[in-house]
Amino acid sequence: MYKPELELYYQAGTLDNFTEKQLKILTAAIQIFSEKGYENTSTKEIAEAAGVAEGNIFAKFKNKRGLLNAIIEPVLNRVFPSTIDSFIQDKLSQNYSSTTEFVHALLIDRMDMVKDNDKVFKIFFTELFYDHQVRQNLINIFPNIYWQKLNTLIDELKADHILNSLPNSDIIRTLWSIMGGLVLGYLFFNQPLDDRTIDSGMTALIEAIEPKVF
Amino acid sequence: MYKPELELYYQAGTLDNFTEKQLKILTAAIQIFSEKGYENTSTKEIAEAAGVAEGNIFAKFKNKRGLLNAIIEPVLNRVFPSTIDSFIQDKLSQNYSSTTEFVHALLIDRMDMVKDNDKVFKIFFTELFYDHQVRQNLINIFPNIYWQKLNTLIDELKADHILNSLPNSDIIRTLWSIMGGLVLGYLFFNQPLDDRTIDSGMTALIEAIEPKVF
Amino acid sequence: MYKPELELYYQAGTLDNFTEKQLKILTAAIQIFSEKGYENTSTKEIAEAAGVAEGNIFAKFKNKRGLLNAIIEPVLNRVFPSTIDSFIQDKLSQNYSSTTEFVHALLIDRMDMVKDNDKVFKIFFTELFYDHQVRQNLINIFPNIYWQKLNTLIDELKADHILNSLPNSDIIRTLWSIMGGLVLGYLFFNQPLDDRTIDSGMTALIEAIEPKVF
Amino acid sequence: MYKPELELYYQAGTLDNFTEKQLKILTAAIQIFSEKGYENTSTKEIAEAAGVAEGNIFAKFKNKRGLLNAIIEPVLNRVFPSTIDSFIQDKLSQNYSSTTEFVHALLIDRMDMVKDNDKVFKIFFTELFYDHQVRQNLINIFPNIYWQKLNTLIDELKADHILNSLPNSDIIRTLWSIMGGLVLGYLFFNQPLDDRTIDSGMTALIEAIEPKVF
DNA sequence: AATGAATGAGACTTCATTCAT
DNA sequence: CATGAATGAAGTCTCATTCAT
Repeated sequence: MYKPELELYYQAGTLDNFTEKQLKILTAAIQIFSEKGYENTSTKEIAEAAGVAEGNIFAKFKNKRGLLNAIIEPVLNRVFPSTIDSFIQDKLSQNYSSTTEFVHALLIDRMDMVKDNDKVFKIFFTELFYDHQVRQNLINIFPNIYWQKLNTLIDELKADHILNSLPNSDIIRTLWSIMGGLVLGYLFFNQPLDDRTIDSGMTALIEAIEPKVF
Repeated sequence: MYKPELELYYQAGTLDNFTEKQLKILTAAIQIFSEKGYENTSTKEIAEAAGVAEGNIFAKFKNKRGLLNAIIEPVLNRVFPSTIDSFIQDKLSQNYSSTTEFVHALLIDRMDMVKDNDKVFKIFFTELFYDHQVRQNLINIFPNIYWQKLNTLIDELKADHILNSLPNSDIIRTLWSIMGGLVLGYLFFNQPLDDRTIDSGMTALIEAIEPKVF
Repeated sequence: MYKPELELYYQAGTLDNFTEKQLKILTAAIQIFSEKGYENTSTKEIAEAAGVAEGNIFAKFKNKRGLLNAIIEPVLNRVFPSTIDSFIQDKLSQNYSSTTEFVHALLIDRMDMVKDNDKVFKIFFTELFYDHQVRQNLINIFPNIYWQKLNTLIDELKADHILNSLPNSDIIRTLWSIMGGLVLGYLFFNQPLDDRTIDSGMTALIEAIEPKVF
Repeated sequence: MYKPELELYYQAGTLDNFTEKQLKILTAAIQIFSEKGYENTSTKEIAEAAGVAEGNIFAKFKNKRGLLNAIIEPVLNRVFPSTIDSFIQDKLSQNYSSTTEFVHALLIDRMDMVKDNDKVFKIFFTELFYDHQVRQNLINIFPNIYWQKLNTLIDELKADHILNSLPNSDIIRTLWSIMGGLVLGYLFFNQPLDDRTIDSGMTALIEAIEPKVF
C-alpha cells in the first residue's frame, strides 16, 4: 500500500500504529481538507470518501481537530525542526566555498519535500494563516536556543564573507520571504516549482544576501 | 464618527449608503473576523458586539458571506487595481533615475495602507489562503491586458537598465515575495513594519532585481 | 394559560421571561422527565411533545442540563429556603401550646406543595439520588448560620418541654425521615398523601420527639 | 481474592460461575456505577478500569443493562426476601419480651449488610428512584401471601401489646421511613450509621409504634 | 475465552436565515 | 427599518454492540 501523500510520516514509522481504515481516513482527510478547507469539510464527508464508518474517525483521532492535528503535526514536529537542525549542524560543519553553494544545499531538498506532500503543506499553510494557535505552535518550535545558534551561525558566515552585513533579522526575513514566495506560489497559485524557478529564486536570494565585491 | 478601520471604504464614499447600525456591524465584523476567523464567528456574536439585532445583518448584507465580501471587496476592487494602475500609469509616466527611487515610490504608501487597515488585510489574506474562490477573484482582477501592459513596462525598465535581465515572471515573483514577506510578517507574526524594516526589504529587493554594474 | 405544574414558579413571577413556546418546552420536559428520567429523555422527544423546534430548547435553556436545572432550581432556591425560613422565623415567634400544633403547622402546607407539583418533585428527588452535584447544591442551601439558628430553636423548644431530650441531630433526622417517607411513598410508590395519612405520620413523629410525661 | 463489595453474592455461592475477568468487571462496575451513575458510565470505561477487553462485558452479561441487573438482583432476590423471611418466620417463632427487643433484632444486622455493601446499595437505591421497572421489580418481590402473613404477624404483635393500635400500613410506613432515613442518610449524605445512631433511630421507632402504658 | 477495531444509530448542539410584529 | 423568537438542517461526537481474528 503506497501512500505518496504520507511521505512525511513514513520516515518516522509513525504509521505503524494505524490500521488500514485509519490510513484511509487520513488520506481522505488530506485530500478533502486541501480542496475545501478544514471548516468546510464534514466528518461524514471524510468517512464516506474513506469508505469507513464515521465513528472510526473519533476512535483514532479523538475529534475532528485531532484529525487535522495528525496531518499538521508532522510538518511542525518533523519538517521544521529537521530543517533547522540540518541548517545549523550539518551545514555549519561544512566549508562553503560560496553563498551559492550554501543556499543551494538549503533549498533544494526542502522544495522536493513540499512537492511530494503538496496537499499536506497546503493544509498546513492554510491553517497557519487561519489559526492563531497553529502560529503559536510554529513559534514554539523555535526555542531561544535555536535563535542564538542561528545568530551565531549567521555571524560566522558574515565573518567568512559568505553573507553581507545586513542585520540578521533582515537576512532571515529575506530568506523565508523568497522561499515562502516560491512555496505559496506553487501551492496556491499554480506557479511552477521546477529546478529553473528554484534556481531563479536562489539567484534573487543570493543577490540580496551575499556581500558585494568591489 | 471616525472609523480608522474603514479607511479603504471612505476614499470611495462607499460608506454613504450605510446606516449607523450597519457601520457598527461592519466594524464589529472586521474586529471579530480578524480575531477568530470567518468560520469561527457567528452572526449572533457580531450582532451582539455591534449592539444591534441579528436581523440587521441580513437586511443589508443578504447573508453572512455577503458581510465577508463587503469587507474583502474593497481590497480586491480598490487596493489591487489602484496599485496596478499607479504602477503602470503614474509611475510609468515618471522618469526614474534609479531602481531605488522606483521601488521606493511603489512600496511606501502601500505599506501605510496595510498598517491603517491591518484587520481588514488580515481577513483578506486569511481568506485568500482559505478560499479558492477568493484566489480566483484576485486572479480575475488582473485581466490579460494588465499583464501585457506590465510586461511592456518591465521590458522598458530593462531597456533603461533599471531592471536586470531576469525573466519577467521571476522579477514579479521576487517583488511580491519580498513585499508579501513584509506584510504577512507584520499581520501574522508581530514583526515590525516600520520605515527601517521597509527600507531593508527594499534594499534586498533592489539587490535582487537591479542590474549588476561592472 | 393555566399551568398547574408550574405553581412553584408562579409565586416569583419568574415565568414572565418565558415565551409561550418556552413554557410548552418546560411543561413537556417536566412531564417526560418525571416519566422516563432525565437521561432517558432526548431533546428531540421534548421538542416534539412541546410542538416546537428542537433549537428552541437551547435558545432559552442553553443546553439539556440547563432545562433540568430550570426545573430543579425552584425546588432548591424557593421551596427549601422558604421552608427553613418559616420554620425558624415564623414558627419561632409563635407560642406553641403543644408539640402537635408545632408539627402540624410545619407539615401540612409543605405536603400540599408536593401534591401540586408532584412531577417536579419526582424529578428533583430522582436527581437528588442520581447526581452528586444536586446533593451538594442542596447542602449548600443550608449555610452554617441556618444550622446554628436551627439548633438554637430546638434547644428552646426543649426548654419549653415541647421536644424531648434527644440529640438535636437525631430529632432532625427523625423529622425528615418521617416527612421523607410520606413524600417518597407518595411520589414513587403510589401511596396516599391524604390528610389521614399525614396525620398518622404526624402522630408517629410526635410520639418520637415529644417529651414523655409521667 | 477477597471481595468485600461482593459479600451479597458470596453467601449464595453465585460467584462460582464467574471467571477472574468477569469478577473484575463486576467490581469495576460497582465502583464506577456508584460514583457516576449507570447512565453516565460507558462500557469502555468499565472495561478499562477492570483491565479487560470491552467484549468480555457482553460475553457474560449480554448487554450493559445485564451488568446493572447482575449488581441489583442480589439486593432484590436475596436481601429483601431474606429480611422478610426472617421477619416473618424466625422472629415470629421467638417470644419477644418487649418491642425493643423485637425491633433491635430486626435492624442491627440489616444495617451491617448495608455498610458492608454500601456501593451496591447506593446503586440499588439510585436505580430504585430512577427506574420505574426496578420499583416494579421490588414490588413484585412481595407477593400477596407475604402481605397477608405480615398483617397476621402485626395483628398478633398488637394482641401481645408489643405494637400499638395504629393501622398496619402506618406501622409499616413508619418502620421503613425510619430505617430508610438511616440508610439513605448514610449512603447519600455522609451521615453516620454507627451503633449509637442506629440505637437512636430504634428509640424513635419504638416510641412511634409501641403501645402507650398508663 | 478474549480481543478491540469497526459500526452506525442517535444524541446534543450550533447557527444562518426567516418573518411576524 | 428594526427586532429577536423561531426554525430545522447539518454538524460533531458518543457509545452499546458485533464479530473477525
